[in-house]
Amino acid sequence: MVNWCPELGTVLANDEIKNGFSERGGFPVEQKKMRQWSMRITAYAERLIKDLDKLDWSESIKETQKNWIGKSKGATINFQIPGLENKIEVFTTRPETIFGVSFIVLSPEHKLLKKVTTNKQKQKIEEYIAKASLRSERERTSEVKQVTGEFTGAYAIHPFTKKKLPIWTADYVLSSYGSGAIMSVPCGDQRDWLFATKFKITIINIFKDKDISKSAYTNKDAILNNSDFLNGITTKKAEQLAIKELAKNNYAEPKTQYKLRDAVFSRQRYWGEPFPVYYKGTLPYLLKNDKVVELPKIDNYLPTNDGEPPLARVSKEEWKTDFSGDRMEANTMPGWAGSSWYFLRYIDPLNTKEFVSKEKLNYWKNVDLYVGGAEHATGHLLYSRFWTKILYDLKYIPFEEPFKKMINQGMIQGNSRFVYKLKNESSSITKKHTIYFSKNIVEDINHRNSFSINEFKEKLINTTLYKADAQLLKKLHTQLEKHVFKTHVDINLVEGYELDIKAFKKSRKEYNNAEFVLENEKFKCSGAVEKMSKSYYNVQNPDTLVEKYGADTLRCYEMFLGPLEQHKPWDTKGITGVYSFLKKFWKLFHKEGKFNVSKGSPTPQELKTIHKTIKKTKEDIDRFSFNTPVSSFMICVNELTSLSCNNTEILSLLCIILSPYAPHVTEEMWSKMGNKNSISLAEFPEYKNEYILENKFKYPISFNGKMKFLLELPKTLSISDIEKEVLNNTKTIKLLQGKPHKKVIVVPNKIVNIVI
RNA sequence: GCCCGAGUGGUGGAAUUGGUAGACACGCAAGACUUAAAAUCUUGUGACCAUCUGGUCGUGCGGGUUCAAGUCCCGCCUCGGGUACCA
Repeated sequence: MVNWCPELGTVLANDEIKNGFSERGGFPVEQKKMRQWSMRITAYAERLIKDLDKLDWSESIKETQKNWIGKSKGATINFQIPGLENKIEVFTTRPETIFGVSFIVLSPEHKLLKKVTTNKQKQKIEEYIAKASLRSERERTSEVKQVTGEFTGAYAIHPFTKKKLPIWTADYVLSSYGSGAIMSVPCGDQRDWLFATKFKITIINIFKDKDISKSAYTNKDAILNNSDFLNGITTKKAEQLAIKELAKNNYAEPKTQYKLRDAVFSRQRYWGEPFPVYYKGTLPYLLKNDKVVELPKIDNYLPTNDGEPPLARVSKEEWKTDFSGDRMEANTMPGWAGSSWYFLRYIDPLNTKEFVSKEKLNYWKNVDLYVGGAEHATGHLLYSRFWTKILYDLKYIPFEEPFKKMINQGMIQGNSRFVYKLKNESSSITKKHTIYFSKNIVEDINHRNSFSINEFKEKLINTTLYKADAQLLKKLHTQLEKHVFKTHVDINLVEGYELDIKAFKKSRKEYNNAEFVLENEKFKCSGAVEKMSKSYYNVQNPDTLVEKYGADTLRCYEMFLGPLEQHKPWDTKGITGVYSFLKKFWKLFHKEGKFNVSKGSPTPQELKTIHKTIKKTKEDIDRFSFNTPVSSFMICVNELTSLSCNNTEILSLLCIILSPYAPHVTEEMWSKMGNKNSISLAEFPEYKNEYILENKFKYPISFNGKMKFLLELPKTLSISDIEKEVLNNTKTIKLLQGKPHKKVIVVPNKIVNIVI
């Protein structure tokens, strides 16, 4: 079974589907039987979880991967069916609840379902199977609360009590997980509880002193009851005991189960790496030579009339590859075939002998820092780890993980605008004209009902709706929200929240006859912060900003906005601040518009300013805090401006540390100061502590933890001397008002706290 | 439901190991220059009280630990993201 998307004409991997729709395009996805290549990522499930501990990645991505792999420990237990050789195998994480089992459920796709069903129940079961197969993934996930199922008429035998357990089928049991069958313990599992309650199946309470009349008791801290040899034991201890006892009679064995499925590796597309595989009859063979298989030319990039992939259009002769079979594999590989290991090839892209040379591999090794989006957590970032492990196991590479450290940059969000559009009511007026309502008109009517129908009519005076029939008007007045829908409007047509009606009408043909219900002669839109996307019409084009302020300003501003990892809406309010900072920077190099710098030795003040900034910038960049250096640059330029500094030595250092943020203007100043090489080749300067160090420190003097005043003292002073100085200070005496102090805490070069 | 992350002035944010909360900007206000505007420069700007010196409160809410809490601990609330019939 694969996820088939008819609209895209291809199979999709699990991570490419969101809520039953394709992630790209949002088309419906259905289940289909198809012969496909797939990768046995499930064989690596354990290692993929275990090795997460070695990685310096965000907890949330690690968690997402862990959940996606979905490891659970438990046991498989076999239930016998009288009169049949087959046993029903179930997987459970709670074998200790074996005495609470009151029924067995098979998934509608289970291979034994039809076999066990009695003649009497046959028709009902077949109807249920048909109904379940028609339910799309979408329906199954959106109707979680709905309990459905059917009794097969058959019974299984409880391994210990030998009691008869009715066998049911229900689609809350998934065929693709575990063995596709469960033992139902209604007292300990909420879904089983709901099912048993709905179909009036016995609920056995095996938990001592726990109430299960309203819902199942799902915590694993109870003491067992009604459980034969497990009575009086806590659930945790009982687990192993139950497995042991079951195993004695070959009824059970311990088992670890994963949610992760094998990854489908075929795509019915043209653009993708072709497989080095050909067929003789129905049997596939691997191409023996190591030659690269090239995509053949094709007349049309569409599937064949029989629904075969595009490559099936190509005849044997049209392939550049020599192969001795009947036909080449027509599927191509998915995107992650390349994205899983490209970083290895990037090390050595021109190598024609091997995919990467050993020497280069040993030098570069795996990626030190990966900056990327968290949205790839269960796709690319998992596949890439899997792929790296395969290459490691095959001894092609000396490391098991592709990316040592990862930072997830935040998304820049868009500020969307919406208009309220009247649905096509069955009225001659609304069919001819599209009518839009200003935001507060809709909200006032629906939430506050602040104006009467006559006032409402007043608001319509400039629209064709004014002449509408009384019934329609009444409908709109009482429940406007039901008759309008919110739709995105291009942010370029909106100033703040006010719609530019003229521009809006012009923007599209179908808007030409649009009419607007205004408030205070203006049309207001509503807004929301969401993902920046073309389909939301909230995309900001940086070109106009670059034109107005320059690329350096934009670059600095993007950094200045806030921490790298944080999501935030795009807002250009503060960009002028960064712009004037760069202008001030430029002014340091110029006098009355002419380039003017001085040579000679810098003053101690100037040296202190620049070395302080180098230190701060270096430390901030080292901890990936890219926003805070911009403030330091601003402080530095402000200080150098007030020092009237135009010293080449100082300004050269400033240029280098600023160049990653403002590469253009710094490169220009750098070359004007006479440097032949690009500033991008200059070495990041070392700061010198001797220029920064002070011999005095301004101590904050606090009373009971509250800062009252500052006192400058030499750094060489001992703790007891500091205490003496502080206590003898007139301000201290004044604040103490003769009261005794309990304690004085002195933290050298940090703080003094007097406890009263 | 479960898992992860975040809540600091009017706004974006800073505070790195528990040690001066609000750096640096935006915005706003006043002033200088200008016929005027833009640009630029100067000053002020967390809230409340006070004529000044100053005082009280203040990092989502309620507790706690500590000489000292935005930072640590316990319990909540709100928002954002991920995930979901996984037995």
